[in-house]
Amino acid sequence: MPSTQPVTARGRETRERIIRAAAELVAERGVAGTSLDDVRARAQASKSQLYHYFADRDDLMRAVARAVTDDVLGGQTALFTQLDTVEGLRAWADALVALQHARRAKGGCPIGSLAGQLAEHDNGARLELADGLDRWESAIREGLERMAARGELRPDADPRALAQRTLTAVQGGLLLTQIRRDPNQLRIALDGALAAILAARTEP
Amino acid sequence: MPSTQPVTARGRETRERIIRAAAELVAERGVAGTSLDDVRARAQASKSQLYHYFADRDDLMRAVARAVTDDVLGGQTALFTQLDTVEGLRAWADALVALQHARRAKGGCPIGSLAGQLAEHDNGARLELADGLDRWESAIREGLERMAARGELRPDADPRALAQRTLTAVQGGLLLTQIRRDPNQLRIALDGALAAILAARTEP
DNA sequence: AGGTAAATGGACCGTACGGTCCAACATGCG
DNA sequence: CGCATGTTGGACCGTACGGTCCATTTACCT
Repeated sequence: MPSTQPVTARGRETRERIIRAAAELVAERGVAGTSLDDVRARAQASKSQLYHYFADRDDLMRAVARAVTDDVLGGQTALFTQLDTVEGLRAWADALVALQHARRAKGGCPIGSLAGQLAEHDNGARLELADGLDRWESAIREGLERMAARGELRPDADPRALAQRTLTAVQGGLLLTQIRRDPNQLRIALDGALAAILAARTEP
Repeated sequence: MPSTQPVTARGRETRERIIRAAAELVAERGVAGTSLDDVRARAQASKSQLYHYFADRDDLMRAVARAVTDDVLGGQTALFTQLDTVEGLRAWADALVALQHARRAKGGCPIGSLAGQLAEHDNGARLELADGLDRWESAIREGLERMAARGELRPDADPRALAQRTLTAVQGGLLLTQIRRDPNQLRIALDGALAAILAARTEP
């Protein structure tokens, strides 16, 4: 039995509630530490509702992966529009670091964290996360391309590579932040990525 | 009942066999996908042997984390000694990328992968992994410091930050490699890190 | 050789978990 | 209004799993 898409408004709310509850629990305890009964309880739903809207546990986790990527990306949309200026890039980086301070360096990147837990086990989830990273990288790349279009980047600068490296700095920096419980790790990593972008600007 | 250290050679072999089996299974199926019965079967051991040498499942996973970090670091010791030359750095980076090709971009970094699965669940495991990252970063930093001692780095260059950023490039690059199933992601990330080091050299 | 401690085999236990099933209830549509 | 379909409650099931226990065998030491 594949998962069913809700038809009524009530159904949509239920499905939504389940995903949200599952995402919260996964963030708190990890994929392995989250049982369907935990989800059921927090979502105030019944077992049949879970299996009405999701084929099985993996299907639910795939939906969680999608919701989490949407959340992570959604939380940055305002900052994404400013990624075509040095100040905008700085503001974006500062916000990421501030968030890690607020979270006391716990949890790392929700996307990266899920990657380690799902990528090798469920290919669908892997693709979902890959899509999230693509959107993230695209946002950075497009900012840099706008800078380039205004002639602020040297002709030999490669916005694609710069964006990819910035994203690896984010992910690597968050991993070190998480393991070392030190938000400064992300700060240092992002400083390096921004320095590379600064170095690619045209001489004034 | 805490874990017992083996006294006889036979005991040490058994403990070793259990850890190796567990590490293999964790690499193949992840922490959550590895049951103690799986470990028992592959290690050709009995249940009582598991609980003779390890307090519980978490204790075993902590030992796995240690073994895995030792493996990852051990596989690079030869390359670590050459990290004080540009060619040595290149060779090291090439080896990491080649390994990802061999693994068909699966699994990511064993340390980073375990981080996502263990860090938030078991603090002891987190510290074990943090220690592994520290040793890794130290190896890079010491290479750079040898370069600096020979006067090949500009006085304002910061070997600590350069090493940390290189490690984040490795980890971030491996994460993207894993999720996108594309070893080139690591290559691009490492190229960026090495470029930063090249830029910190003294002018010839 | 004999005694002590380590090491081992494996039966056993409780339960938490993913998943199934069906009857009851809501809801939209003609 | 009434039927069809979507939605919900929750009892139920099988088992896989982490963990316990004890009797037996093996190894080390004097």
